[in-house]
Amino acid sequence: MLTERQRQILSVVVSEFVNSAAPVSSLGISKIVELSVSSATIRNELGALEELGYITHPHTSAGRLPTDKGYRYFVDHLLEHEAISRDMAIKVAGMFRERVQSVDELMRKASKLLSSLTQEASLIVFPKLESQHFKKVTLISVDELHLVVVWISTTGLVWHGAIELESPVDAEALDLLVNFLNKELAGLSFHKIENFLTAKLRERRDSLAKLHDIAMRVVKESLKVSQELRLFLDGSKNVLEKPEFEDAKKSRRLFGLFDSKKDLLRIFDESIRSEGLKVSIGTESRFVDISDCALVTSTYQMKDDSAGILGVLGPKRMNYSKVISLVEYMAEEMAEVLSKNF
Amino acid sequence: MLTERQRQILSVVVSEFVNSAAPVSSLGISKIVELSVSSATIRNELGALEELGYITHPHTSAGRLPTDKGYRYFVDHLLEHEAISRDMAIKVAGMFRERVQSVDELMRKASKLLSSLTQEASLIVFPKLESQHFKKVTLISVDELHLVVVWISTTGLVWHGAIELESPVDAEALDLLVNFLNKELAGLSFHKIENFLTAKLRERRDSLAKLHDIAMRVVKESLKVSQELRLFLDGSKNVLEKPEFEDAKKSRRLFGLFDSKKDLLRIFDESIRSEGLKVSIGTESRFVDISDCALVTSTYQMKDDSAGILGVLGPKRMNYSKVISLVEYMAEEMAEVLSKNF
DNA sequence: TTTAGCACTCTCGTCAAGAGAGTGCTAAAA
DNA sequence: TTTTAGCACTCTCTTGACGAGAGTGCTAAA
Repeated sequence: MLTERQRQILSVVVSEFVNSAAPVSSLGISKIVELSVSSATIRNELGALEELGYITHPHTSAGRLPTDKGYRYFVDHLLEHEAISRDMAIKVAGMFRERVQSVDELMRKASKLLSSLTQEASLIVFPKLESQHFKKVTLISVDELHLVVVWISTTGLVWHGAIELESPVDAEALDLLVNFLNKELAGLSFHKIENFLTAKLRERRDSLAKLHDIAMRVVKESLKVSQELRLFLDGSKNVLEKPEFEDAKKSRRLFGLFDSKKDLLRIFDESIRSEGLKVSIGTESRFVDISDCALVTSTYQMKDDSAGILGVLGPKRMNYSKVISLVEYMAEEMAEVLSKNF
Repeated sequence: MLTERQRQILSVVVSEFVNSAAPVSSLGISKIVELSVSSATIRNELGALEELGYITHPHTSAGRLPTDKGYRYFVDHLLEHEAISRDMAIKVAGMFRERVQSVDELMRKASKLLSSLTQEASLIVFPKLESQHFKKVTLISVDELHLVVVWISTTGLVWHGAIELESPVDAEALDLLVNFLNKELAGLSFHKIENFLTAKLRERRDSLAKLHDIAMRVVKESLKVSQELRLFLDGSKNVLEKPEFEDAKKSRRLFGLFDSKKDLLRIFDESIRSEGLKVSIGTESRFVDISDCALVTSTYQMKDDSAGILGVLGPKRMNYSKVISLVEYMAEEMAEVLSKNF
């Protein structure tokens, strides 16, 4: 559809605007692009590109800047798919080699690095609990009436909850319960556990019966906990410092989003449907809060085929090439480290 | 020092400014205050108060607003120390009665409630690990080479870390280690554990010797984890939406603070030195980032005498009476719930 | 000691003017 | 047919001027 020259010009408009945050003029383009044509010719082409909806005008006598459609064309057709820079790759790989205490810590660090390398906001979402599989449960008796329940998934995620008992339960009975749970639940997906256990306990009429209530509470209560913790956000400051968010209204809307993990989770959850890399620009997302932003995400697969999401949120005016290569690389590394170490 | 009338006027200046965010004029004061004096008289008094440093002028022909010193006087001498409103007390008490899975969850909820009731930012800081005391440790073997370590303090805080082993260790040896740790560390303060264990292990030349390395790693590595997690922040959005932070510069400085848990922690850690309630206004704090803010904090005591901090951060223009009574009440309730349930 | 009166100061919004940037169109050149 | 030079036109941004409005500070009288 676009001529080669139009593509070149669109490319310059996008990359110049990404750098300068200011609309780019025909004269400016004619100086940069290696076409030896005058600014008047460029102006004609710009007019055509605008007609086609790829670029726009803030006002009559201003330069051009890309529309969402323009950014989309740029990302889909004009971006040379560069490999990640050597420098960034080293930093990422180095970070993943460091020893960590838990998946939580790993993700926190990864998220920090991702935002500092891109200078945008970064976000890492845990795989959903429902798609994880049971590996082991441990009951720790703290005192007569208090139990701590520790859950471990096959992918190595660990979390804990607590149960308050109505009356003391002896250690043997707890052992019995733990063994029973570990045997029966092995490999089960977490979202099936509750129903499965209800059915299983109904069958038994032996010594386990009196533990029925406790077993159910262990599952019902302590499994719910970690849902809210599923998300690490870092570098939101980076984004709010960009010139497009100098406007108080825009910055507040975005800030409200950063303040609400629930909303963030909803936005990022969209990305889990498609495997692999996804770029969402402006109003392409159905969430109005990020209509001034672009979102580059990738799923990272765990060895049990559940998947989490990691990605970058910034203004549409972002360095797509750099961000995409980094997000892709990080998702790969993350998947590898998780399947190796946990 | 101040005459009764001056105190009345200062009080009106503070409370009017808190409500309206606009400098208050002599005419306005004369309408509100029950003194039947003219605005000219008020003006004379305002002049005197300004001379004394309690209020100031944005420019010659503007109304007055309180200085830090003025707020301080207001908080120390003019505030009627009201009890918490019945409505708020019910909400707080209700929240603390709900069943929770962990101290984490409790604090997250408390923090949410605190910010929503005050419409400021709220912050809850965990008691320092160093001031907590050892209750129990559990080692969970995930697979041949991976251990999950669960720590529980006497106040019921729970956290976990993970250790990767160089070579497999049999279950009996681990049992031995766990029993040893639980016996030897009982009641010890966490910051003494590492040195204590080093000394203790040196004495022993028996079967435990070969577990020396693992024991030390358990303590050294997995104890470090939770330091970063010690803080719950909520409602930062509330503060950034106040008119004083409409200015992009100010809002960014504050936003940077909210984005950095490390800095927040440093600021709040100041408050732990003094037991009980503390109000810090503007430049009274040595942290420039909050020189436009006021901080109302209280320590909450745990049953082992360690203490955490909870508090509210907002513009100096805040409803001190309401915030103070709420923070006090919440600290009491928090201490009570923690000592009862965990 | 209080008050009325008034000059004075500062902000804020509006308006006009001029500079600057960049476009869009036209007509000529290639 | 495509490209280009030239130029009028449009819009923003800054500056300065101006008046209205708000509120003070001072003075002199009550």
